[in-house]
Amino acid sequence: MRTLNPLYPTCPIRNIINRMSDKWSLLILSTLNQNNIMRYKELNAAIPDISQKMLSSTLKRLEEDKLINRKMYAEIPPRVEYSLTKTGKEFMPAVDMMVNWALEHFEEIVS
Amino acid sequence: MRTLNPLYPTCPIRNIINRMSDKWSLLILSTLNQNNIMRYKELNAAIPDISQKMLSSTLKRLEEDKLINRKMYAEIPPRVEYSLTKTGKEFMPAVDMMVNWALEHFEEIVS
DNA sequence: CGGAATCCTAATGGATACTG
DNA sequence: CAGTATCCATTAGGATTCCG
Repeated sequence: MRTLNPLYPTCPIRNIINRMSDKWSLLILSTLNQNNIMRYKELNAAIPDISQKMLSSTLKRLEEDKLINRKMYAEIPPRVEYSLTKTGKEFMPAVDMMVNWALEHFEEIVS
Repeated sequence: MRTLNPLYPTCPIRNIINRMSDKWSLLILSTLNQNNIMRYKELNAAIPDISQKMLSSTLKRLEEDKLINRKMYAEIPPRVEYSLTKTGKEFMPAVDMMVNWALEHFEEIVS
């Protein structure tokens, strides 16, 4: 069964939520949104506590999901640039809304 | 260090994102948002594939985070009603935005 | 430089049985 | 009815090493 009711496991909404519910995806998307184009190393510097493994695998998944572009230049040493796709950019207002809500209510929630 | 820069681990935004990045929180909040007040059993029926353990523990955490109210009646058999707090309700527009984006882009992403 | 491969640990979450 | 408690399997993710 495929339904639009998020209460059922096969729902697209749940599918999407599952993809975003990891430790790094939202953070990487936000970082790219602030900087437009970033190299692998710049992303790693901007998110200092992510491991290389998680940065690589999360970027790969976001690329497969068409939220980010990966552009590789045939140079030595290699250069790779990441940026948001159109779809990725369209997702950011929702992320920003979550972030703003988090800023407003943080004290209340953690206290 | 506590900063508002989400790129650092101590940031409130990351703290909040981590709390929402589990399997069931957003789904439970959405369900409560659609129904206003629900008993434990109704929630379980509405989300058929959640285990009792996860329903209980997620509800508990959401209550601790002041996103939902838990009202218990001293009856036998017991009755417990859950609903969104004011803070919880204010979070829902952001969730709805994510959901709408997911509906628009689902085919593109999973294909 | 931008990864991939491997190994390992910690955390998540499911199944089942039990309880006030 | 509304949960706990326990045990277990799976997965997420970190550290390290190596590669084109």
